[in-house]
Amino acid sequence: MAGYPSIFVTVDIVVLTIRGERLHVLSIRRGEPPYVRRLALPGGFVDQDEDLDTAARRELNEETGLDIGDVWLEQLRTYGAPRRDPRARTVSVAYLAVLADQPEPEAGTDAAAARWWPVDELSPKRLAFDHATILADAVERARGRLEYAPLAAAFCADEFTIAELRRVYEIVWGRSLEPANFHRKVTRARDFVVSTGRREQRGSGRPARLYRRGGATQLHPPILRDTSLSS
Amino acid sequence: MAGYPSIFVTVDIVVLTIRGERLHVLSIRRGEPPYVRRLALPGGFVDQDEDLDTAARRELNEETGLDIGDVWLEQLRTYGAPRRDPRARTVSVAYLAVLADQPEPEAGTDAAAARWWPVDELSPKRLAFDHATILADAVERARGRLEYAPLAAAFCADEFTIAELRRVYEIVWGRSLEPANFHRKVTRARDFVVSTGRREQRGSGRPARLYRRGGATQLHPPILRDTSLSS
DNA sequence: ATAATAGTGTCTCTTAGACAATATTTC
DNA sequence: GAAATATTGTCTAAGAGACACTATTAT
Repeated sequence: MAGYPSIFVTVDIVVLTIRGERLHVLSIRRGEPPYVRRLALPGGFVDQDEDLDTAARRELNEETGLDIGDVWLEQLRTYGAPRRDPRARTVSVAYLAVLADQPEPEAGTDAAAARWWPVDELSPKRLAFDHATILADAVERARGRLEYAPLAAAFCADEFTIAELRRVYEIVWGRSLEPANFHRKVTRARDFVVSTGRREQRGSGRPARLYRRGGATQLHPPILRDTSLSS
Repeated sequence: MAGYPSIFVTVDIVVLTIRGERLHVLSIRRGEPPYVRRLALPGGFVDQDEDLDTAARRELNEETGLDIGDVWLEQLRTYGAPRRDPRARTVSVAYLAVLADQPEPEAGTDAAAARWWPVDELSPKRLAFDHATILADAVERARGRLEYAPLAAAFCADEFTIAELRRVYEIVWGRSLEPANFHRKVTRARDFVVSTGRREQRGSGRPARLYRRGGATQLHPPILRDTSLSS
């Protein structure tokens, strides 16, 4: 295989969460060229003896100091335009990660420059490399995954109410949903959520039942966005 | 970036077509170790100054000699387990390609060892590297894409009948479909197929209208597998 | 005429969305 | 009690599958 070009392989992770009713992404202020002071997705080089998923998990931990006990992590796609990094030829395997709301990343670590940004405040110009494209693809993927996978529960704390789950859909999709119909759909989907039997007061009004994540990996039946608008 | 590990980046392409009422995949008999005489997916190294999609297209052409004027080509996912290739650390960006039925690949080229194999005759043991996994993922992706994208038409010649399109669904999904309902769904989906106005006799019976691919990139509404079996 | 396939009509059942109605809290 | 939110009930319309029916060809 001597003579063949070898290339730097990185992972970049789009970490999404919801804070204060808005979708946020974790980004890092770059301290060095290229793209000094621009924002970048957390990521880094894949080690020589490391699986891609493992690399993503490691970088997420190193660069953010987040507790990533159960994080939703899935491969998004791979970006390899020849000049996407002006320093050298790199190919980046991008990941989508979803977390429940977290405290601000800890200072004093690699994560010092890490910050949560509302996705809709990040104009493409502010992001380094091709990270604006990666972010856009990730958000689109997340929107789609909500229909067929129990991704929404990953945005929630360990125990949550149906209304909180609905807020996830509403925020990520950017549209409001009928509480009554949503409730029925979620509880009908097999193993999406499991009732804890307990209730809890969140705000005013009747207290809601608490649920936790069920074992499903797919939603049956799916919870679809209304696509009839485009017909 | 000196000091960081550099890695070989390859593309591997799962080329699917339908021949004689069965789903086939293009594979290449390996002539050298590792995995001598085992079957492998067409693919190769990404050049230093080449986009990933371009590399996939180039390899497809070089290794198969196929006319790839309009081929369906989409990135599948990236495989990077540390020891997936015993010679060196490689990361492979896998692609799914779909073609209309083609003549047997030409001899005398790189494609000499290329052959179409029925997918269901390829036991995982016969495939080199992690290509059995890649193939399985690709077939699963294709099955899913049929629901939401006009992928089925890529399996057909330039002009085709609704019945031919239905056979694609039936073969890839492995289940039979109601001709009447299928006809309605396909013609209702916007810009999936466009009538040529002409008709053609294919076999006995009333001649069928000929269609060609429409401009849609998504199917509205989708053509769903009946998922009620799993409810 | 009979067989075969293309394409349309129609019936029934399920599901989605709209929204009324009830339940259980806080103020 | 009034307001707020949770949860259930019900109505209606659209879509899916089943299948009867018509259309157009070969034999």
